[in-house]
Amino acid sequence: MTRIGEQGGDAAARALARLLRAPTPEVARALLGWRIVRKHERRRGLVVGRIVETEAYLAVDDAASHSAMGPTERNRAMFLAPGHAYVYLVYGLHHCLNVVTAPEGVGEAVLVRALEPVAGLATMRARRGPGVADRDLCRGPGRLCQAFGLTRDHDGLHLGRGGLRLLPPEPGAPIVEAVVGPRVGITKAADLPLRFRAAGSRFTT
DNA sequence: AGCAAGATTAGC
DNA sequence: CTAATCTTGCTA
Repeated sequence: MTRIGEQGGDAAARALARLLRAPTPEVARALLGWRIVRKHERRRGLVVGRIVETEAYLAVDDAASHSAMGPTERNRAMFLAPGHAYVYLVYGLHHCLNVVTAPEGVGEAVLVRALEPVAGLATMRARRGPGVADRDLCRGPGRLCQAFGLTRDHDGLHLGRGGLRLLPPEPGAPIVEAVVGPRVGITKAADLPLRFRAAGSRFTT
């Protein structure tokens, strides 16, 4: 049986490092089809989702980016090396997961906005509450964090190692075509085309 | 020290 | 369309 951490891990971490050398908007687009995997302690099984929607947040000329005012207590993880997770609380209620994309100290990241549930649906349903349709389990940045049990405890973790990982698309998986558009939920720099959705997916927002 | 705004969501 | 909910960071 294949373990997440052992043999597959090296290749996946290398693929992630390679991906993260590209400019952030390109990373945001290329991340479509990658998988978020959370391994739980008590072997309750994996929770897995395919990324179907992302947004890029840049370090220059992007007033909507949390890094726009430089490092602060909240956004410090955004300035870590590429591959780290930046998780923060919005509206005092919901968490959002980002992948740090720029070299240490720069401050760019990709917000994961929606996932297609792949495995661990029962765990997701338990976390999301009764009566939530499968389509809505991870459809939205706050929802996917709830489904995966992500909180600020995960802020600053590296996604190439440990219990929360970013894995490449499965070999042979179809190429995901991206639909590009403006980012949502922001008021500043709202016109930049930095939102990427998997074409045809019904799991996007 | 006080306050406005926020990369959202659920419910009416 | 609006409330919920609370932390951050700016202004005084």
